This record gives sequence, structure tokens and C-alpha cells, in this order.
Amino acid sequence: MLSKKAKYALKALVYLAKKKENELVLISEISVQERIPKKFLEQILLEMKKHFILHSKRGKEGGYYLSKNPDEIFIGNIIRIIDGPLAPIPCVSKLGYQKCEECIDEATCEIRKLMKQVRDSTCDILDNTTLTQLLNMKGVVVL
Amino acid sequence: MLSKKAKYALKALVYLAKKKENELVLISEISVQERIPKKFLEQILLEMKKHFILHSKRGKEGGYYLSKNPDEIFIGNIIRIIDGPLAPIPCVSKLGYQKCEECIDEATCEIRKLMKQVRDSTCDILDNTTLTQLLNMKGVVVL
DNA sequence: TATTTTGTCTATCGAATTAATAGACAAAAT
DNA sequence: ATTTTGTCTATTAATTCGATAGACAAAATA
Repeated sequence: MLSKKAKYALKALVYLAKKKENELVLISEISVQERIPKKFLEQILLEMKKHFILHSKRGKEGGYYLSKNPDEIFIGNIIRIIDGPLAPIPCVSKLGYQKCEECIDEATCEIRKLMKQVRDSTCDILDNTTLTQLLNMKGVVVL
Repeated sequence: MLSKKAKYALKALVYLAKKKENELVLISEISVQERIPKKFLEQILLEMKKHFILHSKRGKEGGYYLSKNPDEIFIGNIIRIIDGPLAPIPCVSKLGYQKCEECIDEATCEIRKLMKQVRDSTCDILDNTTLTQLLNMKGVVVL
């Protein structure tokens, strides 16, 4: 499940990516236009900045902008920053691996193998979709 | 994210599927063998029963057993019973659809289209995997 | 029929997480 | 000096998750 926070992060990035390169955009503008609670959005953008996805300028005439080209920003990465691993279960996560306490033998765990497939198909999509591609999803027909 | 509850449910079903058809199995046996808290497991099995996945017999010599062939039990269905929709976001769920409050136009929402792809790939796997197939995952190589 | 063994049902609890709010602070422009 | 902006940390309210508790009901059998 994608958290609201992660959804807000994606919305904000999409919004910024639609602006001219390096154009400074106010938190309050994004907040109003995308209907995201401002104080909540502040935290999100700050976190994006800490992970070098965004740059900012303080003070009057300040604002946020993308720190790299949208085609270098991968959606999977953004979601991981906010929500943690994409894997449906920690024992099939690559970065966030954790053993199941109750698992008797991981090597033969059927559930693990199935969830690994789910993880892989999800990551296949999200780690191969850039912000640029996300912007161009309009054309993609999904019924 | 798969909840522990759903994981326990799957473990219990796998356990039951490995038994002889219609063999009665005690909650406490499953609890011990699969290391699932017994009282928690009770609730889970009861819910499976309500959804006609399991049958049970009360009293002495009682227990649980699968109410249908394992190749008629779909993993996606089980997870939905316990955790709700498989979709990463409610606006792309088929059964559990809900509009995003803050969404300005769902038809053009890029995030929605991407998440629809994630939903579809996940459901493709889970709605086409039966309990029988899950049992046979041993052979599947997943590195 | 009394006892034991099992599943059934409902309530409750503590911890963690999520979504959001609050407010003091710091930098930059004018 | 003032205003406008982002920065940082704390707190809160609500919800969910994982688990526990205990009274109850049915079935077998002694």
C-alpha cells in the first residue's frame, strides 16, 4: 500500500517536473494546487531534499526545484525514500531484508517464493519508470 | 505490504493442503508447527471458514480442513479476505475502489495509471496462483 | 449424564504507524 | 529592519496491527 505521504511526494515531483527547469516553486503553491496539507508537504519536500532529489532556496524569492533531470529520477527510489521497501514482505526485500521470526526454513518457504515474484514484478515497473515517463503516462491507456 | 495475519493464513492453508483430504487438523497443531500465536490463529481460521475456504468440526475429534480442492483456492482471494484490496492505492482497486479525496482529475492522474500497472501485475500473479501451485513452488527457482 | 475436548464469538489491550498540526528558528531579499 | 520564505523538532489524534482473554457451545466418550 502506497502511503498518502508517498502519493503526495509523487504529486509534488510531477508538479515540479512540469515547470521550467530550475524554476523556483513555493511550497504553498504546490500545497494549494495539489491539495496537499502545507505543513505535511514541508516535511515531504525536506526529505526529498535530504535525498538529493530536490534543491531549495530560502528566504524571499525562494522555493523548490528538481535537483536533476526528471529522466534521472526513478519512481521506485522515491517510494522507497518515503515508505521503505517495495517488497510485500521483508524477507524478499533486497535493501530492507529482514528474516521472518517464525519462519522455519526460508529456503523452502513457498510463500516467500511467491512474494518474491510479486516483489520483482513491482520493482520491474517502479524501478524502470522515471519521472519523465510518469509525466507522459497520459498517453498510456489503462482500462 | 502483506500483514502477518495474511501470512499466517497462507501458512495455515499450506499446512492443511499438505494433509490428507478432509483430515481434521487441530488449531493447536497448526499453531505449534507453524509458530503462529494460537488465539490469533483461531480468528484467522474462523474468518477463512466464514468465507467458505475451510470447514470445521467442533468438539472432541474436531478440527479444520479445506472446504475445496487446493487447486480451486486462489491466493489473491485469501489475501483480499484478510488484508483487503491488492491495489497499492484505492483508486485503482476493482472491488475496493475509492476515489482519492484530493485528486483533481482521476482520468488524467499519472500516478493512478502507474499504480494501475502495479496492481495489474500483482493481481496477475496472485489471482492466477492456486494453493496447489503454491505447494509446488519448491521447484521454482527464485534468486 | 457428566466430563473433556475442541471450535466460536466478542471484547479488549498495547504498541506502532500514519497523517497531520504547531511553533520556534534561520536565511535571503528588499 | 521587515517580510518572506524554507528548516527543524516536537507533539497529537486517529487508526491499524498483532495479540490476548475469557465466556460459551457443540461433540465425543466414559
